[in-house]
Amino acid sequence: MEFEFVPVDYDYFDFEGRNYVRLVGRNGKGEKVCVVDSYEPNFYLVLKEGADAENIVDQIKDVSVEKASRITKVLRTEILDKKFLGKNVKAIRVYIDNHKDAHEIASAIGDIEGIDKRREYDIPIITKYIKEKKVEPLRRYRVRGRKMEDGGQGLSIPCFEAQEILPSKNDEEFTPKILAYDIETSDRELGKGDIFMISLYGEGTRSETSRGDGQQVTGDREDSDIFKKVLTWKHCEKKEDYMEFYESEAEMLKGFVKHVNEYSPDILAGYFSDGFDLPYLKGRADVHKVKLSLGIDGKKPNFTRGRIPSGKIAGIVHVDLYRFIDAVFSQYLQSETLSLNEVARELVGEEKEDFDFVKLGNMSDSDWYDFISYNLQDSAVTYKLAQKIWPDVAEFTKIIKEPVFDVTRDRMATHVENHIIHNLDRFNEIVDKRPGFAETNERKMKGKFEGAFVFEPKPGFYEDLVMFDFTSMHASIIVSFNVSKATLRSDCEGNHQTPEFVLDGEKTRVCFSKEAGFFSTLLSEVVDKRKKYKKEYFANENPMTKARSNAYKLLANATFGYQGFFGARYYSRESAAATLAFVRKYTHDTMNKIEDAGYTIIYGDTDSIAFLQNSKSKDEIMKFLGEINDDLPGIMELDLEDFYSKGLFVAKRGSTTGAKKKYALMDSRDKIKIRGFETVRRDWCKLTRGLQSEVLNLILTDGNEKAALKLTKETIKRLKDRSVDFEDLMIRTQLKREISDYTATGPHVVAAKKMVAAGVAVSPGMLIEYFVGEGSGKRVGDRVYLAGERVKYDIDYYLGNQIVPSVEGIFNVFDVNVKDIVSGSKQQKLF
DNA sequence: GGATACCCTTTACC
DNA sequence: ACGGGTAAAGGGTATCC
Repeated sequence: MEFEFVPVDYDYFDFEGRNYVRLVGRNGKGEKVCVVDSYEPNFYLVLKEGADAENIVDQIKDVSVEKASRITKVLRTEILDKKFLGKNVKAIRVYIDNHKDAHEIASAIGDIEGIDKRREYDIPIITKYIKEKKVEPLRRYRVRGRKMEDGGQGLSIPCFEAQEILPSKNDEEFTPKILAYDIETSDRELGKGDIFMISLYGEGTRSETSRGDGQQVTGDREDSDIFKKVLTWKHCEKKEDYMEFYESEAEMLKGFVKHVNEYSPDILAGYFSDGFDLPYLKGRADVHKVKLSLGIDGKKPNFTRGRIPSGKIAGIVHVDLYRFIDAVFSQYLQSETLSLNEVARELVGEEKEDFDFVKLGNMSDSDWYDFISYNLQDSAVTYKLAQKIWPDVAEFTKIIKEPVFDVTRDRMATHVENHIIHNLDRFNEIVDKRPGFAETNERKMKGKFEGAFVFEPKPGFYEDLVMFDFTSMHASIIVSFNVSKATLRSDCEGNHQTPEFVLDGEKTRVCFSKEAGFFSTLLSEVVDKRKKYKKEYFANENPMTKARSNAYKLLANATFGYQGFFGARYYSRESAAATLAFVRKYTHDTMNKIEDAGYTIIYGDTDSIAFLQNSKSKDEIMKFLGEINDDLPGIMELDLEDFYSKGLFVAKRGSTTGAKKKYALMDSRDKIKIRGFETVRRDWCKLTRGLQSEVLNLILTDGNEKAALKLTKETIKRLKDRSVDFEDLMIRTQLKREISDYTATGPHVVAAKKMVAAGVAVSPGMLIEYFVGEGSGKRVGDRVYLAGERVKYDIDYYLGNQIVPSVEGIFNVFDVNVKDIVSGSKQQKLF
């Protein structure tokens, strides 16, 4: 039979020693089905020039490897004309029984005369399958297949053995069925507590979940269309329809499995769920000997090992939204932490009600009611967050062409690499290998190379500034000069030459071929698509167009870093260093042009230049920009960032030299942009940040320091009067490693130790909160106190180490000495 | 014994 | 293991005179 099919999840299994790929997705009717496809495992032997391919084939045709209960042999070979790192090569494609043994077969073949390299045995089987058979996630296909007995392998959904899978003409956007979940426990630490309750939240229990126009279905739903549950073995008097009460934790776990199975989502979404919810559920199920059979194969979740374990469920994509936000999204968020509450507030504008966990020790009946509704809210917010970022996940999945499960967990370097791998067939290019342990270490040992240039500003208060910046500067350089491992040339004749730069203490220049390689071609496509979709987004603003534009931007911006990343297949230290040499050259050249035209440069960082408008009109500035652009090579482009009516630049503390990466600007719409100041640093207390932010606002708005000075005096008075709230004095610093791993014990480490002593679970990644109180200790660390400790706050500390330093530099620009004001002496009037 | 140079650490900028 | 380099700054301690 033939049917429409959208692959969502990928898995593989062995049958009679051969590999099969199992795709789980939705058919045209919106039913969850499984498609089993065959796969022929293979890898390449790249031959040396002039090697006798036939002879090598003869030598390897009988190679086999025996493992456990399996024998893998060389089944057949193909002699092909391929490319490797851009060079034409003869290659032998070796087909074998089982991909798991590809590495060993490659090793068994060994260094036969004429073989230069062995490649592609180290690519995961699902990646190889998608790359070779072009059955890509979230795209629509027509599948011709035979229904398998018993769902193939005892699966709970219909299964089809694929005879043919072809792209469908239908390009309708796929809308997944999402179920969000969240648990509440008696102890954060796994193995210490039990699970009080499990909440579930989803929308659209209808079987057909996609709408013809490809838009998200949100809002105006009937409440009956919302699926919401809290399963618990605790009790409360007041009951709601969504509450389900169980006799025991074990029964509740069974209920959870039943609901998930019945709902049959494409995506099970949680927040921190790889590290908390799912392992906790599995742990408690093991204790109670309840089978957590969430998978379509009736099996319990499986945890893939890695830096962070990833919870995998057969046939359901378990998505930990935190992982995706952390890896891909966070750099564009304002949130200071990635807590569900804060991220949800920023992305979906939803504030969830807080529950006071201190109560847990002594819960009243109505407390339990509150706790249960709190738990439901967490799932509801998680669901809304999942809906919000689904367009981004989907776009990334379609661009990178890896399964949703991986796309939501991989970091940017892996995305860049997978994007390359899935597009190399177009260049007839064999994929290079991942560096081994020794090579990775060697790369890590190498020192840094010179980076970008930052202009030292002269402290002052300026009016009418212009800022130019290069659009995707690093990417545009890589594209314009073909900067990559495969296009690096020792001979500079007829090739692009870099400016001179220092690498490992030696002055050098490197060159890149003028003929574009796959790396720069792919990146130029990414940059082009970024431009195209950015336009499309501005013309038609919706989550899809925004996600598409954003995904290409992220990919373009991460590509430079990829070339300098030690784990990259296409690592090239020379390329990364050369890109930066070009960055410095074009920034300097452009600065010179701006100065030569009579302008005064105020500041610049990496790819931006700010200068005084000099009473020139905006039109004249734009014409000047056009002239600069006429001279820029390749796809390099200088853009107008904005015009600013005012700008404040300060000196470094205790110095008169201008501070880099610290400034405040006000644009033509009176919108203020603050960079680097304590205002935007989360490790300064609220009182300081609030005051400094107000001071900057008043100065930029009023054009003088008078009102700001008044506010500062008032704040100092409040502090001295002890009328400042402790909450405004809390200092928050992230604990980045285990307490025992610190060589220097700063205040936040002292605070973390205090927390441990008080029985609070402390782990790397946590934000440690403390305030500085009175005491005899000389070190700040001796006067660190946790919230709630009955100690007076240290006025001198907050004055001398927080308030004064944060505004001192700002007032210095106006020749006002804040220290004199604090000590009570008369303000020096220098004018 | 006080100033300060230096290292460790966190966070921000691009 | 899962882009890069540049920079400000505080706190703690070793070191200098």
